[in-house]
Amino acid sequence: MRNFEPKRPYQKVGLELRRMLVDKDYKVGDKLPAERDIAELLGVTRTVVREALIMLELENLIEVRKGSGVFIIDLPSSTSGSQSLKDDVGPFELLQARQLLESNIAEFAALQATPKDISNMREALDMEISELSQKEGKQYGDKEFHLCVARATQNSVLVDMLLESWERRENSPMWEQLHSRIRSTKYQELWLQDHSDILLALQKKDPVAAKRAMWQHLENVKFKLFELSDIDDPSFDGYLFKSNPVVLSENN
Amino acid sequence: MRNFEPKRPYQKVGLELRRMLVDKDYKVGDKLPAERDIAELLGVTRTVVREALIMLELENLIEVRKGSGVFIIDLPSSTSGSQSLKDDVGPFELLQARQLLESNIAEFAALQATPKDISNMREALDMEISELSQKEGKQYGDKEFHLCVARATQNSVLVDMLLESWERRENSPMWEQLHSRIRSTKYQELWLQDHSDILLALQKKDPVAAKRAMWQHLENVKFKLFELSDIDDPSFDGYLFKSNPVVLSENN
DNA sequence: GTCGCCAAACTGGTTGACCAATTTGACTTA
DNA sequence: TAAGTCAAATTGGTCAACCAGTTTGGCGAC
Repeated sequence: MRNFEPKRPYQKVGLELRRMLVDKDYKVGDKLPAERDIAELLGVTRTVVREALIMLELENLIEVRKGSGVFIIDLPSSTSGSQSLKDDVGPFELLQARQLLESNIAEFAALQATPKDISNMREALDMEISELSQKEGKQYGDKEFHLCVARATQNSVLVDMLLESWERRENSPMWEQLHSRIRSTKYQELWLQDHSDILLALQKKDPVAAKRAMWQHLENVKFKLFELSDIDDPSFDGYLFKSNPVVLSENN
Repeated sequence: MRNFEPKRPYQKVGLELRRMLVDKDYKVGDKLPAERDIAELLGVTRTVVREALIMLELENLIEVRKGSGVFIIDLPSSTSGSQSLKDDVGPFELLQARQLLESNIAEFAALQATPKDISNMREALDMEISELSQKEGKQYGDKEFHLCVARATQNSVLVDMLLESWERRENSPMWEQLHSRIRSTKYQELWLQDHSDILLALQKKDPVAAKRAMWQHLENVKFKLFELSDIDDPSFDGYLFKSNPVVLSENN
């Protein structure tokens, strides 16, 4: 499920413990070694083990009973709830879907947005601006802005659909590889302008302009990504690029 | 999300913190108070706060940076990534989202559909027809038809989005309650006609007609469901019904 | 021999002091 | 005035000792 790089120590230990559950042939109902013993076994302190156990507990793998011990209530492989990673999909296929969904979300949002929604978007934009200067660290403003637009439809299903597409993007090695070349501030500024246009249209409650602005924004993203692509790569899916701009741009 | 009884202390604190994120009007990017301050504020020890923060971190709500502080990267209301089962949502909110998504899928599909896609749709339609006679048993034709349309876009992300919305429908008690009154053959025939119209438009590769037909189909579903609704039920979400038909029907 | 009791051992939970990374701000210097 | 420096303050991370339930096992009463 989470493909994160284990950054904090408890995450590394948690992953190791999860692996241990299957490797060591544990069964449901078995008792794990005491926290102190696990700590000694893995050569870490007990605190870290406790935190890692919380991680497993939140995945419903174990149950912790004070005074008794830690018991297994489920096994990692069988728990389908946690492991739901979709297959990787080409960046352009993903962008195509987003273009279809988000441009219409923007159109709808133009009619539904409350003043509070608008101010939320403005805050997201401000976050993007402040992120322009700090070249290091993750960028949250972009995602937040798109989410704000979706939330402005007042429809939680649409928000979830957008979230799901974003999750795919964050879990996509292909996308990461492609987007790593685009960290340049220049593009971020371009997209900031796009976002600003979208916000303006939403503010004016102009659905046609909002739809077009969102469409154009994702069109620009596609184009920049396309420019940076290695077309000779056999796994490149840019052929999808040609097929889609026609149908939805008729409101232009 | 998890409806567990908070048993261990960190779970109580975690829930309290999550509630605090929305109540105190925190925004994405904001910094939470220091662990020590939260501990004093809630009258618990710092250890418990740290464990509760791990809980929020595993929900992708916060990011913990050593030496800097704890930062919000997402808000509780929207984070649906981790838990598998979504909250129930009103039938009309769901239909609204489907209307936005599927009408545009139909439009796009009109340009992308292959002959094989068209014949798949025809088979789904045949399945619906044969299901008309057998009043018992589950109906698969309806879902299959909508899926065929989505597949005709040749975009797997769009198919997955549709699948997700369908999954919500199948897991929704509210929808089940409402739809149970509609099993009558009469409505199934009406929708069969709708589907037939959609197929015709796709066959003619007429995106505008396809979009309108799909829109109208879901409009009809909404209307029938609305007719059968108990408007006096306080949990009824039909108010959403009024707000949406305007924006996307301009292609009519 | 069986049952009941209770203390010791074992388990997770808590605490406060300390460590390490980061930020802050006053001071120096050009 | 501006930029650089560095020490102190702030923040999350670690640790070992201690607290509080639970289990275990031996001892004695019957």
